Amino acid sequence: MPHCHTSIETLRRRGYRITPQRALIIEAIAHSCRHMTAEEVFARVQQRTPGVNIATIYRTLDFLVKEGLAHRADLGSGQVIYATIQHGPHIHLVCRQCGTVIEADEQLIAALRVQLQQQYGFAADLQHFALSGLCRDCQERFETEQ
Amino acid sequence: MPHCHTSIETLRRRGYRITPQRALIIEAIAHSCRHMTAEEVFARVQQRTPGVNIATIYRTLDFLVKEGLAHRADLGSGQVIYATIQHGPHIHLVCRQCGTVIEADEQLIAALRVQLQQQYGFAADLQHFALSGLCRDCQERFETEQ
DNA sequence: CTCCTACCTGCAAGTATTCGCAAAAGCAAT
DNA sequence: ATTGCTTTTGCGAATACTTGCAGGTAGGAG
Ligand SMILES: [Mn+2]
Ligand SMILES: [Mn+2]
Ligand SMILES: [Zn+2]
Ligand SMILES: [Zn+2]
Repeated sequence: MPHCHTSIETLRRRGYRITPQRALIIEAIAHSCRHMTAEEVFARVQQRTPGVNIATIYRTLDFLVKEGLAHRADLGSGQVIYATIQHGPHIHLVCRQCGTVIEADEQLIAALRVQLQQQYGFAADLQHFALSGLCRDCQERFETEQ
Repeated sequence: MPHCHTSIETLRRRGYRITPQRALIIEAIAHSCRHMTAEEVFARVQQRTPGVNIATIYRTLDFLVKEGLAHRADLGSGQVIYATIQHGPHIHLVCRQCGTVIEADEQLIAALRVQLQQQYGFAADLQHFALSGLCRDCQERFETEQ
C-alpha cells in the first residue's frame, strides 16, 4: 500500500512541511489495513524512531483528518480509531445497550450525501463513521420490559 | 416541561432506583430547552444540592442515554453535549476545517432510518447527532488550493 | 416500621486527549 | 552552504472524562 507518497505529495503541494514524524505516522496508518488507535500508531512509530511524542501523534492524526487524508471514528470503546481514506467505506452501527458493532454498507447513505450537498452545500464525511442505536436483540429486550 | 415525571416513571417501571441525584439530573436536562454539557448539568445540580459528585453526573447522563431518555452528541467542541429526547430532532453538520455548525432537518435521514431497520434490524438514534464534513466555503478553499 | 441487599454514590486515582510555550527544524531564498 | 522566517515538535501541565472500590441508601420483604 504505497499510498504514503500520494498523501505526502498532497501535503507538500498544499504548503505543509514534511517532517520525519509526519512521514512515519502517514506510513503507519497506510500500512495497516484496519483501524488504528493513537496508541497503536504511537507504538509502531516508536519502534522505528523512539523519541516521537504522543502529543505529536494526536496532533498529526487530527491534522490528517482535517486535510481529508484520514478518517476518525468514535465507536464508544474509550479510544478513537483512525484509518486512511483507502480503508474501504462502511458504517459502524454501535448498539448503545450491549456495545455490539455491525458493519453496514455505505451505499445506504449515498442518497443522504447528495441531499446534504444540494440543500446545505455540505460535503459530509460519510465514508467511515459510527451511528449509535439499538441492535435487534436489545430492541426486543426493551419492548418486553416496556 | 414536566417530562421529568415521565422519565422517572419509566425508570421506576424498568426496576431502577430513583435517587435524589437522578431526579435532579433528569430535572436539569428536562428544564433546559437547549443542550447541556456535563459541567452545566453539574453546576445546576450543585445549586440545589451541593455534594453531588461530577462522576455521578457523567454516570447518570450516560445511563439516561443508554435507557433512551437522553441524547448525546459530540460536536468536536471539546465537551460532549446532552439533551432530553424532547429536544426537537435535528442534525448538526460540523465543518472539520473551520468548525462552523449548520443545523439540518432530520427529515433528511428518515429514509436511512427505515433502511437500517429493514436491512440490519438496527434502530438508529438519529434524532440528534453530528456529522463531520466540509462547509461550502471550505470546499471552495480546498478546490482552489488543490 | 425494620431489615436486607442489590444497586448507587462519593472519592480518589487512572486514562485518553489537548494545550501553552520555548526550542528545533523544514524549506525557500540568498 | 547559510540565513531567516515560520511551522512543527517535545515537554509538562491541564482538561474531560472513566473506573475501582468501600460505604450509603432505595425500596421490597417481613
Ligand atoms: Mn471501519
Ligand atoms: Mn441540537
Ligand atoms: Zn445491543
Ligand atoms: Zn468550514
